[in-house]
Amino acid sequence: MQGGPGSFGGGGRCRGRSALLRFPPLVPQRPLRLYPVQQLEQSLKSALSAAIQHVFGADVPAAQLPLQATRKDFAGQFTLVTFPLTKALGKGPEQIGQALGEYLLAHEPRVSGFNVVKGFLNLEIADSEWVRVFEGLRQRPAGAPVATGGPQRVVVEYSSPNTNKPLHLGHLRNNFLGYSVAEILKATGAEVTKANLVNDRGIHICKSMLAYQHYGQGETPQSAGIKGDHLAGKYYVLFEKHYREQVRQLENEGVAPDVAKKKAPLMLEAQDMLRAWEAGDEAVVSLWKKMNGWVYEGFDATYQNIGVDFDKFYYESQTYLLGKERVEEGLQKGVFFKKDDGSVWVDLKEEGLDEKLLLRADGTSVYITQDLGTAELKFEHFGYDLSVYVIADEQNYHMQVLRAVLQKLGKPYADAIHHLSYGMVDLPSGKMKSREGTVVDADELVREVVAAAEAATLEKGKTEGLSEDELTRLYHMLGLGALKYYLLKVDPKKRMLFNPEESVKLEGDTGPFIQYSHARISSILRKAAERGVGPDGQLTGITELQGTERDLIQELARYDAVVTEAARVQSPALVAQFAYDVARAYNRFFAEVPIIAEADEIKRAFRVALSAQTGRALKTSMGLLGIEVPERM
RNA sequence: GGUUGUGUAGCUCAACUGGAUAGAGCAUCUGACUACGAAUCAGAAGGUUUAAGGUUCGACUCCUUACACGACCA
Repeated sequence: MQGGPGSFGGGGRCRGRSALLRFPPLVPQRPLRLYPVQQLEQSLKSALSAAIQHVFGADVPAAQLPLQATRKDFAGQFTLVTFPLTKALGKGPEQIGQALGEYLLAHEPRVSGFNVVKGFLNLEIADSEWVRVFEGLRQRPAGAPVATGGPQRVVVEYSSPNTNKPLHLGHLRNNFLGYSVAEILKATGAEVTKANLVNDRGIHICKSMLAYQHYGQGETPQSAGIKGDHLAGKYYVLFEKHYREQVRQLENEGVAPDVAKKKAPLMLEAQDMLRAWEAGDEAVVSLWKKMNGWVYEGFDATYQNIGVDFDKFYYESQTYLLGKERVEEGLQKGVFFKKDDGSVWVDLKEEGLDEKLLLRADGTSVYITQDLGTAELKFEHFGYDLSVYVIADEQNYHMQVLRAVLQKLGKPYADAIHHLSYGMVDLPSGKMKSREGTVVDADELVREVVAAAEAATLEKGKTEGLSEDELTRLYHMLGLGALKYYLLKVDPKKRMLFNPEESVKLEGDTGPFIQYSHARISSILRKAAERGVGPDGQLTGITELQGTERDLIQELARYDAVVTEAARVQSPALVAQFAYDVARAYNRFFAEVPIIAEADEIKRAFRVALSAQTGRALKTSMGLLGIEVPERM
């Protein structure tokens, strides 16, 4: 059973393996623009390479030098690990570090000091260099893409709900991930299409329809005062309830359990209905349209409320026929085969997989059938060089099969397919199970986090002067900020625990902490502006930095590397970590040095500029997560 | 049974892909609001990285084997 009531991956299309499905290689098509820190790093490597040449007469290319960020407990900002050089240079690690450090200090003006600890050469970079890095950062136009040489045309498919029940917590992880990954890829300059493949056909929706026919009495979302997706869900639950009663009754009459499940009248009726639907039965199709229409209205409201969007909708009902054509094509090409009962299979044993059913004996399609059609349509429409599928890890196997099947068919877009496989969301009480009523409804959860944000904000009492509308917007921003950050800060591939109490926390490693930092910066900037200090002052007089200023600049400078890596591995968690690190570095800076209270005008202007740049960085990086940041809170 | 993922502080998560004394947050304890927002900051305590082997200058990371939990395939 796929996509049954017990699975909560989120992608309601509920489907599966991804170690083999890799991001296309990052081959720069054109020379990449280097950003200030990268320039600094490169020139340091070159200088080190030259130093090795001069001091030891050995040739070690700059690219091979393992230069890394210095750990916080040591002086310096860049560290060369000298262990790997000992063989080539015939000296001990400390000796090498000492000699190279001395040479650089004498010949490389950017290096202002060094220290050697065992096999580590820590280089201290002149403050003027960091000021230059900062200047480079603030000169960047807002929204300028990070050039990575990665994919140019991308489709990100996410959400992909079943139309028989409303969205739940698992879908939220899916939706936030999909939206965020799409935004991150956009930030690398890719043209990204957000796609939603709606699973609008199949036995699941027939169950809702059937229950509605039996028990609905003409109810509508308007008459019942229930959101359309919840109404469909209500009838799905009713179906399950009555169906189980029938099964139990049959079992009591002595029918074997597995037979009872298949022979229960409601199940037979649902299957009849599915066949009628495929045959185009007018009454069935009309009911189907009506109920799906209700569901879409409900989904739209939820999507809007949680701030995700789509550029393109696909409907399984419109792609499965094309999929069937591809199955036929495979048969003709001889890469698929037909069993005696008429069912169509593909043999993937050579690929390390198994035999896989592509079309049932009665000619009806299975999940993978329509996937073949959808992949082709997406390629026709958008010519992608990367096609991301945000689907829970329970579908790993299916996604591997999909790719392998497309490869068998010789489709040029097969290799561009990438499964962004994410782990399930568990509750403190264990797995979400519909039968036990432990499923966390998305709409209700959002209401709760917003209410929690409101309560917390009222308690702090810092929002006087804001209008009702502004307050409503703020609570929503904060509640969703907490929820999104909570779900996105964890590595997607890991199964995660959702603790409702922690998800609305606003201290520590949380969305509101970062939003607060932004609000605080905004406050500083407002006050600075009142005193005539803008964010764009000249930095020429700055020659020395405070430790917290240097640390902050270093954090800010990581942006390009973070976005590049986050796009490569498709992990918003890296961006979340970045935003948190920046906020923390700023708060430390804020606590230790005066900004507008600084007497020295040059320093004051610099610190205001630093604050402004930090605010921008927070806003952009949180934006990549789909989280807004307030001016006040 | 086969394939596969995960296992790190009491709890939730990191660790730049093989580098230094494994880092954050929560919870616990201590300190800081008459300088700009305390939803903050500073500090303390908390670890045999599931276990045992192996590879090497160096292992949370790579390779065996075992254990635990999850997912998928029959």
